[in-house]
Amino acid sequence: MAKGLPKRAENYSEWYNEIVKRADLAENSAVRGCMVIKPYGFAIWEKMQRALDDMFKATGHVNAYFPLFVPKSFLEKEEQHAEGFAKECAVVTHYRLKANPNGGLMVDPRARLEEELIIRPTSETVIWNTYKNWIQSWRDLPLLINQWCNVVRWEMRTRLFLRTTEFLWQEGHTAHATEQEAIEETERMLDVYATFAEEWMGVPVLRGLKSPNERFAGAIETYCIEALMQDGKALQAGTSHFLGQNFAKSFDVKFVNKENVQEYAWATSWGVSTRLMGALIMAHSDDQGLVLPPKLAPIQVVIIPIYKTLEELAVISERVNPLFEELKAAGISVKYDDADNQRSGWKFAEYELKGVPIRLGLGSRDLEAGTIEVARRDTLSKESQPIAGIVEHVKALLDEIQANIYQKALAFREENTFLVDTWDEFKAQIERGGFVMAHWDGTAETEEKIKEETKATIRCIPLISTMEAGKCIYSGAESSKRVVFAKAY
RNA sequence: CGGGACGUAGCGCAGUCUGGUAGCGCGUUCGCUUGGGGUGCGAGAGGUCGCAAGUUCAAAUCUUGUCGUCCCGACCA
Repeated sequence: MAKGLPKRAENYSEWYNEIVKRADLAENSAVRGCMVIKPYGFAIWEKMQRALDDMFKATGHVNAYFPLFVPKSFLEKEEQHAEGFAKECAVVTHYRLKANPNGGLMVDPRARLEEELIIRPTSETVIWNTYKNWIQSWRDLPLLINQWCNVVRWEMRTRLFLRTTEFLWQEGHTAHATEQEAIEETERMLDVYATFAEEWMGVPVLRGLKSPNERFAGAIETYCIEALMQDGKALQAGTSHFLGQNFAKSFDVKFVNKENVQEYAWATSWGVSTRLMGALIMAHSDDQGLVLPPKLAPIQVVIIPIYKTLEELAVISERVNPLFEELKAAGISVKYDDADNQRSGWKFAEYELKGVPIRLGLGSRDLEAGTIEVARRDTLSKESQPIAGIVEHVKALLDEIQANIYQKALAFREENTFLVDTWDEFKAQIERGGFVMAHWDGTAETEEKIKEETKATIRCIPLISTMEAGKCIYSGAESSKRVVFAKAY
């Protein structure tokens, strides 16, 4: 039992913060709005990175790296983009400090930059300024590049992993010869994200389009994946943008096509961030702490000896060591915690808090009986298993846990998705939480009003949905399909 | 930038209204105990009560100022 962990149902955000802290994932830094990702949390992020990166490579992308600083003049070039990001930029205005007469340091007023540098909130502008030199001919296309980096957005209110001033992410930026090809790329990468969320994180997601209001600044169309958290709020887990020729025009990126005609390149960009860590935590965890899907767990199996004396421990270790090697050889990430500084009960609670999918307990009783205790984190159940064949059992169990976590989250989402047709019902359901599928007249005004009155936003216009005539929940105007409303993080 | 709270031991807090010996829980140290779910008992260490000024015989407590932190809203992946 985790001591002193707040109950999920009682205070969701406190519960979330405590899990992040107690599972040793991250903490607030003394630096405003920034986060320190601790080694255990970072190990999870690294696993995510690796899996995503493999998926990017498999779809033909390569990695590169572009500068942290964006000259203000770059940011200005695409008007919508500039307007969207202007309010949340960190700006470098000077390049030198000097000794302050009253002690300490001060900004040297003589070292003012001629042109201010923005710390990238996203890299479309720097990258398209570079692409200008890289793209001349149709032979240079498509250009399929990704970068892993940090970005800064000066948010008013921050929350560990979900919204921090600086965050880690990947941003893919591609250039194509045709509109069709760029749209295909946008959709392909949304698919990669959805597959990753569902198959690796065990988080079911809705694939959809953003309404114009929620669109990325500078995009023609924003595709997104939306996940439902256990408190009934939605989380945007990833976005893929079709940028049309907006950036190519702003940065004058033209190529000569096969017909020997100059054309602007077509663009996409797509990204996921450390916010996925937040999604992972919120989607599965319970009152005992973090629950990790086996595919992303830094430790998949922990072995805990149960003993009285050190002599007894030595005997147990003798049995555990070959088992440990066997598990490792089977490609399982395993830890044997034989440290004598904590009691076994304490260790049980500790690894539960950290979300380790499987715990194996081995004591003298087991040695005699030839058994081992197998406890699974997702169901909190435990059973005694014959130690012979335990490696195969563990392998199968890891797969089962991975599947079960996903199924559980999927069932939760289904139970919390509602079709609603009247305004009163809508308001009441939004208050209770969940995805609310309702008709919308397609106007920004209505969307705004709904947001003002209920705090709900259109999370997405689902890609897969049946056409269905209906009346807008708010204005009563005609609508041809339902969209997904929810309160969001 | 608007609204609201809070600064007391490493951490979490009570005490403040009604001024009078500085408290509790967790952690930590030591001893014994226990060992298949954060063992139990005992003993110890640890604080100029955010800072400054004022009122008073006496201030954690009242007054004024100041610094800092957190929460709610506007902004957002």
